[in-house]
Amino acid sequence: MREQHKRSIAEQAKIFKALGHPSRLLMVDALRDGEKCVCELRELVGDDMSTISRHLAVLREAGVVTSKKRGTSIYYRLKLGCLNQFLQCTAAAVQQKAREHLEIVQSR
Amino acid sequence: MREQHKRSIAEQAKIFKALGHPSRLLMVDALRDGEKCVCELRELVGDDMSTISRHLAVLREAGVVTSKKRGTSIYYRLKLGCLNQFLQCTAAAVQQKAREHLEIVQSR
DNA sequence: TGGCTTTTTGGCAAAATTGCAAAATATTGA
DNA sequence: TCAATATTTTGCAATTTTGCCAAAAAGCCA
Repeated sequence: MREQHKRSIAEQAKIFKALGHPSRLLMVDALRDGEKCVCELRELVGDDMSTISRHLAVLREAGVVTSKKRGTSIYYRLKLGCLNQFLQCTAAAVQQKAREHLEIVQSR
Repeated sequence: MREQHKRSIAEQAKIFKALGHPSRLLMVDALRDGEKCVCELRELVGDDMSTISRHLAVLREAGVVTSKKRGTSIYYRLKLGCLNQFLQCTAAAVQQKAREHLEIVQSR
């Protein structure tokens, strides 16, 4: 019972882990407003194509995104819909943290 | 402009990264129903105390949890409230994935 | 004060992640 | 069929993360 739960948590951790890299989160964030081809994502991040491809594989395996070939390119889209909402929350949290940090600095 | 956004995303990635470890996510999940002392979290995870302590430091630095000393122990609680809702989503996603995988296996 | 109990740190070795470059795979058109 | 385009896979070296042990802090109280 508890073991089953631990397994589920471990699986969920993979999702978070996949999202826990700047380049990958940047791509995922970009996918919030619709699918994009690998080439667009590559341009967004700016890394080597092979690096982008690897990152996308991580996201795919974690179930965060899905891909579909259309014409000459492969298009990626967000699969984990609820992420959209949570990203608003993390963005707000980061902003809040920045504000707090600013306060500390100013109060010196 | 875009650089500012990239920085924000990188900061948010730290939150995901902190959550992207089975032991850490297990502890965070346990905190959903109220604060717990380090000793309780240690028992839950089962690792060495020093390992637990380090994991908690990661979560603290990412702003996912906060701690407060009371009596002889230190109590941790969830700081990133919206996580509660998102964890429901990831749990559902993992379940769904398991179902899909089962289907594939059965259809052979 | 001195001795507990709880938590954090330092030091390390093993394991995992990252990113680039080169090679391998499709696909598409000419 | 060949060449060109788009993407993935491999091989590797550098870096980071993990987790344990021992030792150091820190706080509490008899």
